[in-house]
Amino acid sequence: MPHDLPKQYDPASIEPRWAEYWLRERLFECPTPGGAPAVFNILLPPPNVTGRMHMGHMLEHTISDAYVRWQRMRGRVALWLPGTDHAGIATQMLVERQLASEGVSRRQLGREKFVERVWQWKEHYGGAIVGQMKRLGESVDWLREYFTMDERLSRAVKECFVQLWDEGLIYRGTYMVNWCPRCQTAISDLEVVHDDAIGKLYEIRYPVAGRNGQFITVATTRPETMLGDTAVAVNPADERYRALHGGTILLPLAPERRRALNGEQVTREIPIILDELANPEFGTGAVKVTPAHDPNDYAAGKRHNLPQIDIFDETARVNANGGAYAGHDRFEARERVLHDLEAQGLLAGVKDHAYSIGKCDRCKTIVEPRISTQWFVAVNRAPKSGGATIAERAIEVAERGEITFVPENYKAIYLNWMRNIYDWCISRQLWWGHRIPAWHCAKCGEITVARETPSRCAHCASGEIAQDNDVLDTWFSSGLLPFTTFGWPEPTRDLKVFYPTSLLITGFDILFFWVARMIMLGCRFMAGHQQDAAIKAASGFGDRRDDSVPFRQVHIHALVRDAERQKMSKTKGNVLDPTEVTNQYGTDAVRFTLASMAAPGTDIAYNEKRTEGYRAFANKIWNAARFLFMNVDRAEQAGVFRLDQLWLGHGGGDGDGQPPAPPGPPALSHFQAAALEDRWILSRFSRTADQVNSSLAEFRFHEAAHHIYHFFWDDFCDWYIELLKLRFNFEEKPESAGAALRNAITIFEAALRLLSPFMPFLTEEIWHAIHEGKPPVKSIALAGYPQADARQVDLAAESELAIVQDLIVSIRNLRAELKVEPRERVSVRVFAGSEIRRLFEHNNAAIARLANGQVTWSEQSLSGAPGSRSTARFDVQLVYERKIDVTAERDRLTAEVAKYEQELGRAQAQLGNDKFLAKAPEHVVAGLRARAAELQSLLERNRNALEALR
RNA sequence: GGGCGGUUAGCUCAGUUGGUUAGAGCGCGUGCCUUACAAGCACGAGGUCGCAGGUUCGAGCCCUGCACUGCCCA
Repeated sequence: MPHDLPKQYDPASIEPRWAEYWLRERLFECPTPGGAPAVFNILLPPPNVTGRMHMGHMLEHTISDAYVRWQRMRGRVALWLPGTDHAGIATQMLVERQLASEGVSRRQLGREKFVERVWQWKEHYGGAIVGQMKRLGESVDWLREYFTMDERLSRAVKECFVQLWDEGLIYRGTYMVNWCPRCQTAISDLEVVHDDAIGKLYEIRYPVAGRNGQFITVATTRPETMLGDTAVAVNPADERYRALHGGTILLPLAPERRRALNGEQVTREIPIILDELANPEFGTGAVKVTPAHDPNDYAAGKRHNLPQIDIFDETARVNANGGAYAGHDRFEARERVLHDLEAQGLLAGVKDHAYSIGKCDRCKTIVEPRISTQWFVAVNRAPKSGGATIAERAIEVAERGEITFVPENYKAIYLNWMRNIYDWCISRQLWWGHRIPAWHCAKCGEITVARETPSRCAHCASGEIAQDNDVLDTWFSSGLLPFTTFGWPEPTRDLKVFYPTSLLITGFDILFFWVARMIMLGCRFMAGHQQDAAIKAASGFGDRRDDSVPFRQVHIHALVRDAERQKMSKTKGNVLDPTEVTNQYGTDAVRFTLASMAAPGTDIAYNEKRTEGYRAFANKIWNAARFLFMNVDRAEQAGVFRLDQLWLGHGGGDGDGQPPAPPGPPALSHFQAAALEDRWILSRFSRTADQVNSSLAEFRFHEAAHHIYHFFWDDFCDWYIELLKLRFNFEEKPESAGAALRNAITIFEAALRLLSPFMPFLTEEIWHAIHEGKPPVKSIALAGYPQADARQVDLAAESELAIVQDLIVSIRNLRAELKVEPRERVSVRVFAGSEIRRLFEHNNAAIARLANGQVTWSEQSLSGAPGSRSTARFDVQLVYERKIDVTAERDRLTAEVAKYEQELGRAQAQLGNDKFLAKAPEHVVAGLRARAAELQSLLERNRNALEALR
């Protein structure tokens, strides 16, 4: 990189270059390590193969990448494992749509051809997000990239299914499930989303049998389902209906399938049952019971042994059981039923009714509760070989802290869900996915579950067997990934090293879908597994006892909303495309925005203004580099400095040239703390490194980002560089100027490493330039991460410089108030104690330059003098003929005095309180005393000043 | 109905076991093209921490109630 950089940072011109470089050099591949290194590994929540990156991914990937890069730089063997998910329904829908445009249906094509077609689609268009990740420079191990339908992973899925079946933890049965008539498949409870809706509550009069003219009025939101009614329920305690107990009603509209002997249609006669299902408070207190189309009615039907009449086909059109209504869609059927009821005078009333309606998560079609035969995981049943249930284990590991949650409250949410969990419907009536490894025998009707395609029924040895048509829920296979990606069921070295994974970073929207399922399945299949003990200890998990868990920690990140806190959605049109934002502001700026807003537990209201601000931050660093290079050129011309020499002959220390980082404290060995500002910046840097490391350890990304931002901009640029400008005098003071430049570059280089996990592109570019294209390692991402060093902390330097800053700011402040032209050098009188005076004398040049003032000394207090300011440690007066604005100054001083009086009053009250003195810790009391003295002095001086204005 | 949260500056948000003066970014006002950066520099204004009680020497933080509000689940 040449030293004459463009004035503005242009991310577009450098980012693709480094993204390609990282890939080409295969920097982030992580072969299975030997020995017993400290390991950090994390599984990328696999994006759908159909998906493109959205802001949620961007956040997830940003904090994951920052975290992994941090771990890598601090010396961990770091593995971030990527892959994509076959996404059963989503992918099948997409290819079906494609086929539809060609006028072909999936069924016309046939299963085999269709699946082939999906594979073709996947090869051509699938995984766009992978390309996006590569462009964004995410530090994943691409060599280990997987797809959930890969042969190896599919074998493992079969293995898991067989094992669960053998343990009696998978069963097949006929139950009421959530059915999507559009997708024509069962879906799990979790895939149903509930929307609030305003519907109608219809009151229908059912004639009571044998009592001419008497009716019982039922209330329902779904009148069309009356075609499948097999009872009417009233509450046993409801006195209004006591007379009807034991009676029956004649169901209107619904034809009985049998006919009377004379050929006339017979109306179905159904019982009035007594059941808690009927709530006397709701509607009319009487409800129709449709066991085949409502979960509550289904349960009531079981209790009363009612027949189940399924009136819909798989597309939710009325079937032959619906008599005259057959062939109509459920909503058409509703209209017709209502029309006919009305015509017969049976519609007693219609009321508005607010209720919650279940829709398919995928296609938003209203779900139809439907009785069908499905496969389930028995989460609350003990395995045949004994031991805890799947749910019990999943509860236990969270309760005992074998898995920890960040933020912690997700533990309660997780446990609450897991304690109320029902069996998990895992079969889907799809063609794209892992086909269930079960075969049905035509002869004996038994099921054969097997790893390899069997040729005969395991029960009767018949050859007439056919594989089950269903595929597994996508979440079933993704729930296995933490171990199947490492080679399970083979006893691999990868499993010993990398299982359990160190961390999972994901969104709360898949806490139950995926996180909970991984825990259930991981604890089941990896029971008894033991991670390599030395690696476990080295990695910081020596205190954990259970190695069957899929991850040691879960970090749940926030949701990214738009600037108005609205959820981003296509229908609202407020979706931000990360590609566009990164093109506009640079990947680093977007990353930094997300990281700096990623406070645990709070949703992110993404505001492009922030990104604009962090692009400015990137530009600031760019220009700091530009400035340093300018001075390197000057120094090299003056023959006092050689950048390429700077990095030679300094082995060890702070990761210079030695990846991975040594565990001990860094030395910053090129740094020579000559002046106050040197000691100060070194101390600030060390404390910043400390804060950043501990913030990251606790997933407080926003805090880490803030510390780095503050250090770079405020400490390094605004103060340190400005102070060094005085010393960059390469012609006249070559030696000290060279030392100053060396310090600046040394600190800058270390700070770049501190920033690198957040802004990998910018830091990589500048870092290579600093090393004259001959860096000690191939990438800043492989250099050591700065660690705090107590020896570098210099609190005296920090407080001394703070006083100098205070003087400079006071002078600037007075200049602004007196409206002194910025160029005009002013004379400044200062009164201070001898120690402070010595400090100012030593830093006279800095004060002169940064405040543009010439300091002279006063032997007496200046408080009350015109154009003066007082602090606890000094008075300063600007000698300037212009009059101050007396009214404004009086207002200011009055406010100051009032503020100090109030605070001092509070402090004195506390200090006069014996209980406070007795109970408060010593440092608090001492601190308050010091503050009170300071306030006393401030108050006096400001009162003097105010007095002088009268 | 069950569970989990939130209410702090104009806006979006930090504020880690209670402890001295509640912070940031953006926005706002004033003045500056000061030889790294106008994507910049300097200075400044702006908050009775939702309301009412309580615990405590001390509460933005803990407890109780209320108001408003968000999410998840049924």
